[in-house]
Amino acid sequence: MRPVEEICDVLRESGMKITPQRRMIFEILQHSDGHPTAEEIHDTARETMPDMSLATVYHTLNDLVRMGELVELDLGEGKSRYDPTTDGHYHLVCLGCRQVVDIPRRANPPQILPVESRGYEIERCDVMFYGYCPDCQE
Amino acid sequence: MRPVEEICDVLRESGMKITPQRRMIFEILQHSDGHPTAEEIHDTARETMPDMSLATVYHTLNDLVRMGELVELDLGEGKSRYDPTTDGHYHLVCLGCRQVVDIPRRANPPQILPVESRGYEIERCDVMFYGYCPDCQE
DNA sequence: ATGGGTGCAAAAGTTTTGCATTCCC
DNA sequence: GGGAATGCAAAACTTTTGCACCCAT
Repeated sequence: MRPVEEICDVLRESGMKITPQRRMIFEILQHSDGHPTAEEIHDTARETMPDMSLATVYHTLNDLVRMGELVELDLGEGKSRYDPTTDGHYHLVCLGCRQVVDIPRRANPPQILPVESRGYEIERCDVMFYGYCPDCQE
Repeated sequence: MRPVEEICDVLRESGMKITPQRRMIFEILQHSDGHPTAEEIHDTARETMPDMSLATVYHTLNDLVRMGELVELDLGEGKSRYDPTTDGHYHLVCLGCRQVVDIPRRANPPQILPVESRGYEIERCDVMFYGYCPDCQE
């Protein structure tokens, strides 16, 4: 995800407006170390903006995902997580506590042969490792 | 996913019962070419078993996932898909129509270094390519 | 006969939507 | 001023759960 001001420029160019709510959500995403859910972002935002609506959070997140500035992660929890680091790194997920760890992408990321891609225009590749963290191994 | 009779043997061994509903769900999964959702499985089942409950479908799918006979796929649609082919093949998903294509796993699947795995016990690795199918490219 | 399974309906949880009001440009 | 964004509540959806009845074993 690019710096807040760059994101704002892109928004303005496409006729969208910069509101305090949006700016706050951008900041929260950029300073988050993890992979927050919409609700976590909402909770953080309400610490300084108690009236912010969860619907506003979802609207803004959906916009960022549509713009390609944010990656929506589905870890099988029944809810989405949002990852502001869009460089294609791998994810390691604990099947017990659902903690997520970032793993740098290897030099040779997976690829598919042209004959396999069936005419698809490939946009990105997600690699997820599932396992049990030290605390969740029995 | 193993043949229906093998699955039934495993169920019996662990004290679970073989019901006509379960057998039907097993058959539907094995004859499905795609990656059906719970609702699609339910619809198919009701063609011959009109009283089957959606709760029964979910119960059975959850059992199979717990047993490792079925993989639950989360493609970011807000609902799960179920994949009876558990060999670790890759998936190619259309961001437009959400069609899913299976891709054979490459000879050199992604791995992470011991130092990167933070003491996790890795169970499996999912690789997903996202893009646009020929019909959804504009 | 007994314990697990089924079906139904309600509940739980996440995400979307409709609408009146607010406010950025 | 005009159109987009917000906040609220209700709606839409998927999945889970509680419970009475049923049925494999």
